Amino acid sequence: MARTGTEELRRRNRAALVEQLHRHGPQTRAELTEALGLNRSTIGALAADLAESGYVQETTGRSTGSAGRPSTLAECVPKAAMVTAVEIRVDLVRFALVGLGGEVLERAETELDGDDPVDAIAAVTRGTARDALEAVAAVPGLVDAGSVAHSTELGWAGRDLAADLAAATGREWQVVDTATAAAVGEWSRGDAHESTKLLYLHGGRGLTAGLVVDGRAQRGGSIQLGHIVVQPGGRECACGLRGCLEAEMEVFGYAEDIEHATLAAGMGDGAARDGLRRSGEDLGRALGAVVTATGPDEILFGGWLRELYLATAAPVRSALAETTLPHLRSRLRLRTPVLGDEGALTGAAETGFAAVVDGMR
Amino acid sequence: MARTGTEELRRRNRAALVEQLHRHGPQTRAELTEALGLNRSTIGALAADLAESGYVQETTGRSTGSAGRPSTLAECVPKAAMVTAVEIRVDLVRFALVGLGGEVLERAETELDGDDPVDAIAAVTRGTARDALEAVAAVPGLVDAGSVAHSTELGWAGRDLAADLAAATGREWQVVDTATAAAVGEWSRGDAHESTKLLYLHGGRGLTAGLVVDGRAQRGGSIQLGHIVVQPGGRECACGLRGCLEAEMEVFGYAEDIEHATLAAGMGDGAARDGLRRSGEDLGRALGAVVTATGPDEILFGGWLRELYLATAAPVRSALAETTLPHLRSRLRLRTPVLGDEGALTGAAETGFAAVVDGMR
DNA sequence: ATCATATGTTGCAGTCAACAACAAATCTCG
DNA sequence: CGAGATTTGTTGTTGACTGCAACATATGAT
Repeated sequence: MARTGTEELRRRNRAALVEQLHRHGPQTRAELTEALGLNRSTIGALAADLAESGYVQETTGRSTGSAGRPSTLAECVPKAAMVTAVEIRVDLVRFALVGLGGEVLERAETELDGDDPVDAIAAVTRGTARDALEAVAAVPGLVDAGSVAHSTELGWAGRDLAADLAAATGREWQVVDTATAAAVGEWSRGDAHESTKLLYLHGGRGLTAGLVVDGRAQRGGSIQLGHIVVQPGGRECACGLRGCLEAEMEVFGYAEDIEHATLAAGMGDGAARDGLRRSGEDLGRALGAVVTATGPDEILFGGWLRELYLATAAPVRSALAETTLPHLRSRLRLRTPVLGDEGALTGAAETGFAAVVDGMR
Repeated sequence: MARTGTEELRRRNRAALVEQLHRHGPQTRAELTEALGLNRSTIGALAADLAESGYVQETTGRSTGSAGRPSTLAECVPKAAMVTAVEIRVDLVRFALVGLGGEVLERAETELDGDDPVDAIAAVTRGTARDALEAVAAVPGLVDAGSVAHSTELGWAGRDLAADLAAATGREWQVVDTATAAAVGEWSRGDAHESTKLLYLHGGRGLTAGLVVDGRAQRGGSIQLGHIVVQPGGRECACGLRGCLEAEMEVFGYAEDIEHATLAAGMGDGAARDGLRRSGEDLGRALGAVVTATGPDEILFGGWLRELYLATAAPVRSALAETTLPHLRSRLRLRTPVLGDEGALTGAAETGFAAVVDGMR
């Protein structure tokens, strides 16, 4: 495998074509010529090349309704490159085997009942682990170089998850944090493709955030939103600090809590209403710091933060308004994700495909 | 100019060679062969090509002391590509004309006395504006797409500085914020080259921060450190918010203030000592939020924050320890910059050269 | 049925980088 | 002091890739 020379050009173009098809679905050769800015003949050669190596399938003649010879349609062959994606939660593990182009080929979910997630993953990926080119695990917490430095939810600190998974399954794993994975998912397969700096907030047992800049996960990604200190010297947090957002909001922790509180507040329960409002304000203040520090143009409220945001949009916005400069707010959209709780799994898969495509270059 | 094809390969290699020489100084062809991973003959062709177009000068035979034919030394020709760099401060404008390779060819400084910086820049760059391939202005504040969205120091809001500079000088300008420029400078020409995520704090009339990730300025860069809210509902700030770091620390604003306070504290002035300690704690708390949100591995205290940090390292560190997770702290180095107050100007120039090299690709 | 239109296909030309053989310049060791 | 070892520049050749232009093909429009 030559690392330089004209062959590199070919590799890059091949990778670009595969990426294009993976991201934007089946396309005619004419569209590919336009999209990649290459010559017709070059696209023809590339497509033939990729068809021979099995990545791409070409189906003839699709009548467009306009004049001219119909263009041949190229599309990904899902089984040509598969990615194993896994999402670890407190009480369950979700698994998907995704094919090139994004089609989900297999899918499973395992309740943990106190088992180690690594064992559950090893069991569920047993049949497919070797077939997948990449394997990616999304885990809630602070991830650094494959290792989980800190996870409130799982009670882990400094666990080398990539190594444990490798030992249990006999293959390499990439580890990302749930929020960053979800951000990647929403950007690539969701509704946030126009965002140049996307901040995804994930509410699970803990609160984390992930940033996607120009479509790529921010290096050293995960933001421990739950451990932004909103009340200096406030309540003691499990992490050892004081006044963390997580500690101050500890009355909540699940979507159901929010729904109960919202229901109670609607029925005139003043304490519930105040609790919701205060939580919204705390969240808005923590966000203020994150927005000032990172300057996103879009924020998605995921996990149970979705419910909290929908119930408390006004206090969130006003607290945000009190803690960020007008210009940063003016270009900022606040929304909820469109992939629901599939975002992290989708994003984990897309992270894998990014590695696959990079590996072709 | 073909955008694809084999010529692109050549362009990329040419650019890589120039970048290598610009960043690491004169090198032998043998070293270039090693660094770029290309063949000897290819390097020879590239060097000849670049020598002919005037970017590179080759001087023969440098005896290394070891066996073998002495390698020819290649070095940048400064005048082959010049960059105009300008730093705007509250009361003065600094200018440098920098040649390829980093040599400063001209330099000037103009006191403003209330004049518009744009006029001063137009005057000082009159002779050289057309000769420079790129022109970059560093300005303290929140910069977005060439426009200064907010600057406490200069009292600007929404000023399209790039357009104003273009109108006054008859050429295009790139606008960056001072802190990000200084971060780029410290990374490329300073001491922080090993940092993968460098956070530079700039203390001028306002407080800003800039982030350099893997050697590249963070997109949408500047962080308004001074407007991180450290005391919700605290003192009113000029920006309209309450409890901003800048407002809470308003007793300071210049290095001399710190020196006076340090002197007074040393002579037993309890109020001065308390003020310093409180400022250090406020800074540490604001930093806690920024560190949690961005996860740097190195922080440089620039401008008068250098003096504050040197005087109050202990409270800064302890406040930081109270507001960030241990893992984020453990890999974090706190230091002061090595380029002094030259960092921003250096970084502005390097930003220009990055554009020059990108333009060659 | 014929022409216009859009697209795939084929052969050719230009360019590039790797390779290998050779030339040049220095050091080392006897 | 000289021969071999060593490192590096140079040259000619080769294989590969993309762009281009001419041609072939398949459709719609008249």
